[in-house]
Amino acid sequence: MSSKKQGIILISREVIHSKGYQATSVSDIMEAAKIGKGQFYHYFQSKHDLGLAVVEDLVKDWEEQLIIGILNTSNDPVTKLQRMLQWAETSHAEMEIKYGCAMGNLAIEMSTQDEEFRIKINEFFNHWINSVADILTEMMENHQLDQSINPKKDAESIVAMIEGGILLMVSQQNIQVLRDIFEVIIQKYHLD
Amino acid sequence: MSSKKQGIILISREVIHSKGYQATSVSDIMEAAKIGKGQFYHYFQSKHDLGLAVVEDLVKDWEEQLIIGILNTSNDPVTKLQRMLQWAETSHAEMEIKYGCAMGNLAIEMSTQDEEFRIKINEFFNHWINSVADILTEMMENHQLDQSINPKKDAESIVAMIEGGILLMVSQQNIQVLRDIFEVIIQKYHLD
DNA sequence: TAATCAGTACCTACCGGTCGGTACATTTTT
DNA sequence: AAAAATGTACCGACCGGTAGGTACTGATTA
Repeated sequence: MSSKKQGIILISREVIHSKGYQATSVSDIMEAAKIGKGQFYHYFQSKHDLGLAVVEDLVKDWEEQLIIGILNTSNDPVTKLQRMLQWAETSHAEMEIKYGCAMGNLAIEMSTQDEEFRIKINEFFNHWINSVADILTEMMENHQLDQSINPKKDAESIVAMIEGGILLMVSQQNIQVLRDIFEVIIQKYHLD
Repeated sequence: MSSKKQGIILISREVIHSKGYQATSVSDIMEAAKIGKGQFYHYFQSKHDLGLAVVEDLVKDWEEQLIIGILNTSNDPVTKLQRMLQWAETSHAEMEIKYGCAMGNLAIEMSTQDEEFRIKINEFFNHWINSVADILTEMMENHQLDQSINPKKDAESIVAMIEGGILLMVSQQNIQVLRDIFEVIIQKYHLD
C-alpha cells in the first residue's frame, strides 16, 4: 500500500473518530488530507471502501498495541492487566474524553447498519475478551483469584466496563468516572 | 401537547433508534409517520428540535420505568437490582439485540456533536447511577455487602457494565454475552 | 511511452427547510 | 343568526446547498 494511501487512512481515522462515520463527508476527508476528489477516488472505490480500510487499520493497530503488545506477552498476568487499563486510560485520553472510544463508537454506529463493519469490529472484541480470559485463567491457576471467577464471563464484564466507562466519561465530559470504574476492576481482581 | 405530535415523536424514537439520529432524514420520519412536510414543520421547528423532543421523551419514559418504577420504590434493595437487570434484558430485548441501547447510542452519537443533547442524556445517567448508589448504600447498612464496596464507584461500574454489555451484544449479535455479564453482577452483589 | 497519480468540472439524488395555498373549525362582528 | 374574520392543521412543490460518485484532463514517474 502506498504511503499516500496510508496517510489518507490515518487522517480519516481522526476525522471519523471525532465526527462519526455517517456524519463525515468525503469532502471533509479531502479537506483534512488536502487532496482532490480524483485522488480520493483513485485510492478508494467509495466512501464505504474507505470506512472499511479505516476499521481494518484501527483493528490492526489495536491488535498490535493491546493484544500482542500487552496481553499476549510473557509478563505476569497482573502486570498485563494493569498495563491494559493504563493503555485504555492514557493512550487515548486526549481524544477519548471528548470523542469516546474509536472502536466502540464504530461498533455502535456501524454494527447495525453494515454487516462487514460489524464482523471486523467484532473479531477484535472477541480477541480482546479471549486474551483477558486467558489471563484470568492463568491467575486462577496461580491461585491469585478465588474460585468464584469465571474467566470468560469476567473477561466479558471487564471489557464491558471499559467500553461502558468510556461512554459514561464522554457523557459526563469527565475522566473521573472512568478512573472510578478502573478502581473497581483493580480491587476485584487484586491488581494493586 | 397534541396526541398527533406525541405520535410523531414516538415513531421518530423508533426510526432514530434503528438508524441513528444523523442518518435519519426528515423524509424518513415523514414516511414512517405517514405525514407531509408541512405537518412535520408545523409541529417541529427543525430536525434538531425533533431530536431534542425525542431525547426528552425517551428520558421521561426511562425515568418513570426504571428510576421511579423500579429503583426508587420501597422494595428491598436486592429485589430492586434484580428488577433493574430484568428490565434491561427483557424490556428492550427485541430491538436492542439488533440496534443497541437507545440511550447509549444517542449518548455516543450526539454527546460529542451537540451540547444540548449531551446534557439531557447525562442527567439521566446521573440519576441512574445515583439511584443504584443509594441502593448499594442501603445494602451495606444491612450488612448484605462487604465493606470493600464503594457505592458510588460500584454504581458507576454497574451502569458501565450494562451499557458496555449491550455494546458487545450488538457487536456479537448474541444476547448471551449480556447474560454472562449480568451473572457477574449478580454474583458480586449477591443478587441470587 | 505506459502506467500511475492528481486536479477539476460535472452528474444526479437527496438533504433540511420555506413557501403559497387549502380546508375547516372557532370566534367576532353586525 | 348570518357574515366576516381569524386561527389551526396540513399539503406538496420548490429552494439553495451538499452528498457521493463519474469523466476527463493533465502531470509525474518508471
